[in-house]
Amino acid sequence: MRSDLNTDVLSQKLANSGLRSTPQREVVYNVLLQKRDHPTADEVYARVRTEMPTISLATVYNCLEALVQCEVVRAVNFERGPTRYCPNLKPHAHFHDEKSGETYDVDLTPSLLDQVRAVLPPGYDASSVEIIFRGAVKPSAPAAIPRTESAAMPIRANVGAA
Amino acid sequence: MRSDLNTDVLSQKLANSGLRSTPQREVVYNVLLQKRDHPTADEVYARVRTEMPTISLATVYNCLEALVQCEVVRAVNFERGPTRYCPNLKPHAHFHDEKSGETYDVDLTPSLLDQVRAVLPPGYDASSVEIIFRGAVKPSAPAAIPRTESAAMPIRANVGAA
DNA sequence: GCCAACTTTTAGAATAGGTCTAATTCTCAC
DNA sequence: GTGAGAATTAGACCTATTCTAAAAGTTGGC
Repeated sequence: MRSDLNTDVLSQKLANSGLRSTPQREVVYNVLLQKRDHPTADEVYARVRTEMPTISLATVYNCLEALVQCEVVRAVNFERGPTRYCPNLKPHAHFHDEKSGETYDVDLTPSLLDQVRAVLPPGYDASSVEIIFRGAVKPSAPAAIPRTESAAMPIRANVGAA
Repeated sequence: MRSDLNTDVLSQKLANSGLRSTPQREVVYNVLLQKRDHPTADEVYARVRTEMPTISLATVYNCLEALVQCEVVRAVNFERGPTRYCPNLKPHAHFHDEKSGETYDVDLTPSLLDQVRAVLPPGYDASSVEIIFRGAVKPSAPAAIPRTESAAMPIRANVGAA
């Protein structure tokens, strides 16, 4: 667990956006890194309280917004329902399993993103591309996409894409 | 205006899903066809009331759900906020202009959809692919994508994709 | 080290966008 | 025309936020 390293990178990223690093923001971020299952704000709140029982729900919303603003976390909205949060900054799509309701990340190559962007007519300039699959995962080979990574990953710079 | 033709196709589609055609459902559907700007349920409600002042908001929600269920309309959720409705059944992506807040349809070819699907690992079977662009439209050439079509279009069968 | 200005956290009230309920109305098959 | 099921309606209710105002923490200038 090198959460202090992540904490340093986090405070740097926050500072870049004119925001301060606070214990609450660090705990919220670490909770997102520890179980990368696209939790809702309520779920984050529940997990954070095991470490910091006095935090308020409003603060969890504030922290999540700060993390989105400084671009270490992405907010995702599949269908109607609560917003979900994702600390994976690599270009990736989301696969939504309609049976289990779970969501998996699917890595995307820059070349695919270029191909997708190529469908835009001239004059349309996309700063981001979001791709959502919906469907079913066959009982075989579901291990191809790990959805829980307890090891913290280095924060990457390639934020804007995907 | 050949809305009676659309009405026939609509009642057929509804029947296929075990639903009845009703005046309310027809008016809601025609409102979606008349201004294809991805309105919210509230906006649909406001438009429908000019033609049918006694309709209730709950009925508008019911009708929209029926139309989604029988696959003549798609429900779309960009970010958090109200669900928007889209009667365009051709495979298409959405381009969300971050300045104006408006959303434009972008046609997709089957081959691009195949390329996108190809990023999925074996065992992941997507029944639908949704693509959302966010960005800006340059003041030049915005006419490439019409966003309002008053002429009713024939309903197509290619529902599942995109 | 101390203070004014600013940022952040917090609890609780308020809001937006739906969803549910129960009563009425409608429609179709007989 | 009658009974069963489907659809509509008004209004209550619910969920996921967002807002508000007060308290607590942090920071640069002295």
